[in-house]
Amino acid sequence: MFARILKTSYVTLEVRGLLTQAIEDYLKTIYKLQHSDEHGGRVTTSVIASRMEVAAASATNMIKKLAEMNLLIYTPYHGVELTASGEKIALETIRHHRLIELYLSQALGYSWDQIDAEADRLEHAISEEFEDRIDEALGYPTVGAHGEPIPTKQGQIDHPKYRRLSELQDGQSAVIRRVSDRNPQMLRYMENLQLRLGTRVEVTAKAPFNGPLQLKIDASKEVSLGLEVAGSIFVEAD
Amino acid sequence: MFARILKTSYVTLEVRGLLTQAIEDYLKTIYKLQHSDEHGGRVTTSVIASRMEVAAASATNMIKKLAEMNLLIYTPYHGVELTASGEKIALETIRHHRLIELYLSQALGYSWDQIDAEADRLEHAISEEFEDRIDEALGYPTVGAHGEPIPTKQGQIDHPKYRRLSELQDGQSAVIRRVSDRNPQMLRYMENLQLRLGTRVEVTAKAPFNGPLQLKIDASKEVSLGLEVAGSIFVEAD
DNA sequence: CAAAAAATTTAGCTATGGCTAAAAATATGT
DNA sequence: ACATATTTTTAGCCATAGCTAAATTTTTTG
Repeated sequence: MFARILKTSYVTLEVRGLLTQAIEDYLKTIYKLQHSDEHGGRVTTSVIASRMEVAAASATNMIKKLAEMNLLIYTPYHGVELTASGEKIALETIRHHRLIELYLSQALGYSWDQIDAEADRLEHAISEEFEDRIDEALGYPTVGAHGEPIPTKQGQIDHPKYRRLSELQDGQSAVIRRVSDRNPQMLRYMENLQLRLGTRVEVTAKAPFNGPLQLKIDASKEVSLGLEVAGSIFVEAD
Repeated sequence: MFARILKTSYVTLEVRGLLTQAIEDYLKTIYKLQHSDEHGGRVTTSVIASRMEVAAASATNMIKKLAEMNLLIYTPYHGVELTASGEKIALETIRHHRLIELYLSQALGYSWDQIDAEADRLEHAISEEFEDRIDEALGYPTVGAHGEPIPTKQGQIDHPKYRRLSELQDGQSAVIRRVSDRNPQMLRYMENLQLRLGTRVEVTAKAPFNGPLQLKIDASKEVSLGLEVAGSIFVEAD
């Protein structure tokens, strides 16, 4: 392996072969937590630990290590924040992941529910060469298989704000732009319903008391959709 | 990861997530050493250590561990021999490696000298699903990018015996069937000379005292080839 | 065949990245 | 505000898989 040179705002930091799989996984997870609206900005040890499915003590250890490597700022008992170099590595890992996912579905015919697990392993194994070649093969995509933005090679990314399908009012129509990739079974369910990126949906009825919503898919099929699923689908309303 | 069940001649052996990358690498290396004619059948600690580029003591440790797992038979101070289960895992790893290599060169345009290093990392990261899909995409190939046989999913493989180009006599003609993948620089050299699988070559002259041989490539271009390179090219003579 | 050389193994160390249990710090409820 | 609950950290353990140095076994050679 080659040395990776990370040019950050003020320092040029060298991170050699010391970028292990575990480090990349933690940085990726922390980045995603920082940019999710669920946790009010504070990314704590327990949240990281639960997402990584490790014990809290294990997370503390790794966080301390990452802080020593200047990949994040750690305020004990309060949480972490990625530094510029930490974020850069996170975005490289996320780029790998999303390019691989898209390649698996486009070029190898994988279904929505299979790509995440495969990409989780491959993202740490591929070279820059591989990244570049699948990027080219895919036509330099900017959006991943589940609709997530793909960071550029330079680490640029934007976070378009879509609404959840569950938030739409009765009668509203919208186009699916992104789906959560957290639950493979749910992804399979969506795929079976033909709920894909670009699919037009219309809420034809909404049951009260957090009941299911009635959905017209692609102006034809009509289904009843639970709020958990509807909350995992992000749409662009007209 | 799932449990892998290995059905061997007499026992059904369970090897769960305990198949680490290191284990797969050792088994692959040992298998290749057992089937190479260079070491007179005896696969010793030092040979394994030097191929794996680790210290002899490290190899001893791993060998003991593999013996405990019944993946090989270990006679201290004398060498190792793979068991049926050890060979099965070795062949699965080799199958992964060779399918990936072929996929990289056929589908992603990699050159001969780049595929080995990339496959060395990917071979441990891919799923059965991935294996099956690239196998299908490649049309169920039986021969890898450098001409090596690809083991079947059931672990069958045959070892065709080709002659080295360096052994041919003056005037003999042959077709290239396999090249050694040990030295990327040499592979790049061969590729530049258009020495590919299927290429017809004719020895037009042989210098004495282990001197170079004169080679006519594809009945056109003529080059002088050193014995080290000629010894790394395996041919089927007419 | 004995002494030297080479190969191999053992002993003991390192780093990574998990874990549990106990201690300490922070947050919460009455 | 203070006792209790929750979160976080510390302490100490485990396995993997490398390493060097020393001891041992095997091989070679004079």
